[in-house]
Amino acid sequence: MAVRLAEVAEAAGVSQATASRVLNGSNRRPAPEVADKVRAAAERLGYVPNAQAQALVRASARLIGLVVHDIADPYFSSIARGAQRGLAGSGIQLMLASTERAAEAEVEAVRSFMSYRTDAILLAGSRGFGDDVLLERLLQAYRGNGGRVAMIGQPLASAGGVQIDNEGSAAALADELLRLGHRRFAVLSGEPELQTASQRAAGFLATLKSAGVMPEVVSQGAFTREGGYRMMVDLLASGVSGEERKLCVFCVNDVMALGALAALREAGLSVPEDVALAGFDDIPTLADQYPTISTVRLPLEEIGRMSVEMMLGNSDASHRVVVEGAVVLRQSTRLS
Amino acid sequence: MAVRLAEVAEAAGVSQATASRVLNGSNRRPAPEVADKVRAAAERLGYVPNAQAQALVRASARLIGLVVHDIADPYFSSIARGAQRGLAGSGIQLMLASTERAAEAEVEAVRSFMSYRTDAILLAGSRGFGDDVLLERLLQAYRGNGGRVAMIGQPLASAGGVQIDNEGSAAALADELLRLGHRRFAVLSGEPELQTASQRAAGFLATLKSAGVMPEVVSQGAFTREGGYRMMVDLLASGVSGEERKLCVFCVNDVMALGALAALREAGLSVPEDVALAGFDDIPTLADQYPTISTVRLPLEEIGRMSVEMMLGNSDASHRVVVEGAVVLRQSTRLS
DNA sequence: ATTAGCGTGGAAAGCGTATTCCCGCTGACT
DNA sequence: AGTCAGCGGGAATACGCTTTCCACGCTAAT
Repeated sequence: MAVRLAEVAEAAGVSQATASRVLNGSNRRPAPEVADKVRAAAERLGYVPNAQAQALVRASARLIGLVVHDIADPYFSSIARGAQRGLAGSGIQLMLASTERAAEAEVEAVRSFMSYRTDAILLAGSRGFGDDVLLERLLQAYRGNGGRVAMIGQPLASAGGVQIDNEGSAAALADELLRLGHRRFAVLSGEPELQTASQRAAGFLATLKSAGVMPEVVSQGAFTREGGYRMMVDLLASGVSGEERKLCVFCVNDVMALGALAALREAGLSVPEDVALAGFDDIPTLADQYPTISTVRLPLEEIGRMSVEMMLGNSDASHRVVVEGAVVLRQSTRLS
Repeated sequence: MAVRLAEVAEAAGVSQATASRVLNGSNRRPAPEVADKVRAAAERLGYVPNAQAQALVRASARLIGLVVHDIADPYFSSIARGAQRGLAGSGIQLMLASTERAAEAEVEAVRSFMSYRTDAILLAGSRGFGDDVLLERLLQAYRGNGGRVAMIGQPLASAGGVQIDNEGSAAALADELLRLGHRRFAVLSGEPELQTASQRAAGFLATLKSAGVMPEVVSQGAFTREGGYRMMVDLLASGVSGEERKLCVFCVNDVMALGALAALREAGLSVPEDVALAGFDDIPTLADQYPTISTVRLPLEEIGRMSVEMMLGNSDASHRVVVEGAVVLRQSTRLS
C-alpha cells in the first residue's frame, strides 16, 4: 500500500540493505553520496518506515503503555502529561488505555499492551491486587519476557515504579489540622479495595487516634467526584454538622473534595465558615477554586515523567522511588 | 522471547494455520475438539499474540492516533475520554500524542502515527493550515494510503471530522449577552493563526457590530489559562474597567476565562459584581466554579466519541458533522 | 456406482524491515 | 610485490503471523 523500503532502494539504485542503513542509522554508515541518493529518493517518494515491520525484527516496538482509570480526571491527565513529557524526543510513542475503573478493563488493557509488545507498561492508580491474581500473573509473564512494569502510586512486588507515601502524607495532613485546632473530623474515603484510598484514610485516622481524637464519621463511597458528593449529602442528612464546633472533612482525594464542596454549596453551607474541607493530590484544577482548598501536594506531572524515565533508562528494572506529599494549608481549613 | 503461535500449535499437536484460525477467529472455524485443544495449549503456555506481526500481514494495525495540544487540558482530556469510550470493545488501541502546541511536534506525531500504520488519525484543536504545507502533504499521503483523518474542531479540505460552529455559537453567546443588557465588552482571544480562537472572536464581534456596539478592548494572547491571566492583568492595568457600566469580558475558551478570573481575584475584583465574564467550551472543571461561569457548551466527550465512530464505521471517509454550541448563562454574567 | 462438491487440516508464501554473512575492493604493512 | 585488515555494498534469512492454495476424505446427487 504505502511506499516500501524496497521501492526507495530501487529508485536510488542501491540495495535494500543499504537503504535501510541510511534511513534508520545503523552502526554502519554508507558513503555520503550514496546516503544522499537514498535520502533524496525517500523524500521524493514520501517514504515512511513501517514501524510494525521494524518492531518485528528489532527487539523493541518503541512503544510504552499507560493505563489510567479515567483520562479526564485531572489526577490522571497530569500524570499522562508528565509521561508524554518524559517521552519527548525519545521517538517512543505512548499507548493509552482508560479503564473507567473496571478491573476487567485493566486486565484487557495490559493484555493488549503485551500484544503490541510495548517496552513498558505504566499502571497508574491501579487497585492493589489481592484478588486480582490474573493481572498479577499477566504482568509476571510480561516481565519474564523482558517487559518493564511501573506501578504509579502502588507498589508491586518486584516491579519498579513511583510509590506514593499515602499513609505518611495523610498523617502529616492530620497533624497540621490538629495543630490548627480542629477537633471534630469526618473522613470520606473510597472503595475499601482501593489501596490508595484505604492508606490515606488509615494514615489520617492513625494520627487522630494517637492524638486521642475520635472521628465523628468515617464513610466509604466511590473514589470520584460523585462519591464525594454523595457522601457529603449523606453526612449532611445525618445532621452531624450542626454543632458548636466546626467539622473538618477530609476527602481522600481532591475530586471527592470538589464533589463534597458542591454538596455543601447546595445545602447553603460555606467553606470554611460552616465546614472545613481538605483534599489530597493538589490537582491543577484546585488552583482555580475559591475558597482555596487545603490538600496534600503530589508532584503529579513529575511522577509521570519519572515513571517513564525509569522505564527508559537501563537502570535496575525494579528500582523504586517513594514520593512524599507536601501538606498545603489554604483557606478551606481555616478555623475562624 | 515470548511464546509464539508455532509453539502453541506444536503443543496442541496441530499446524500453525489451525492454531491461528482458532485463536483469532477467521472465517474458517476448526472442529470444536481441535479448537479446545488449541485454546487449552494457548492458555497453558500463556500465549499472547504479537500484534506487530498481525498488523504486518493484516490490512489494519488496529490502532488509532489522537493528537492533542495538551492532554492535561480538560478540553482535550474530555475529547480523549470520549475517544476511548468510542473505542471500547472494538479491540482497537489508542495512541496519544501531546504536542504542547508546537507545530513541529504535531507533524512529528502524525509522521509517527503514519509509521505505526494507524487506521486513523484524529487531530484535535490543530491550528488550521495555511503555512503548514508539510502537515497537509503528509496527511494527503496518509489518506492516499487508505488512512482516515478526522479533524476535530477544524475542517480540512476533503477530510471528515467533527466540525464546531465556532462563529455561530460565539455569535449566539453575544446575542444573549446583549439581550441581558450588557453593552461594554472586551474580547480576549488566542493566537491569530489558531482558527478556533479567531472564529470565536470573529463571531462574537460580528454580532456586536451588527448591534451597533463597539468593543472596548480586543486583545490576543496565548490560547491557555496563562494567556487569559496575562491579558486580564493587562486589561486591568489599562484601567478600562473602572467605569459606571460593568464590563463584560468574553474569553474565547474556558481555561482562559479561569485565568482571567484568577487575575480578577488577585486584583480584588469580584465576578459578576465588578466584572462579568464568559468563556467557551463548558469544560467539566467549570462545574466546580463559584460563581458559576457562563459559557458555550460543547459536548466534548460526545465529540471525541463521534470522531472515532466516524473513523471506525465504513461510512464515507469525508463525512462531516457540524456541532453547534449551546449558550449557557450562569452567574458570572449577571448584570445586577 | 461414479463424480462433483464440500468441509477440514496442513504446507508455504508472503507482509516490510534489520542484520548477518559474504564478496570484492583498496590501502597499508611486511 | 604479496598478504591481510578494513570497509562498503548486496543477497539472503529471520521476525511472527495470516491466508491462500492443496490434498484428502466424506456426503450427496446424477
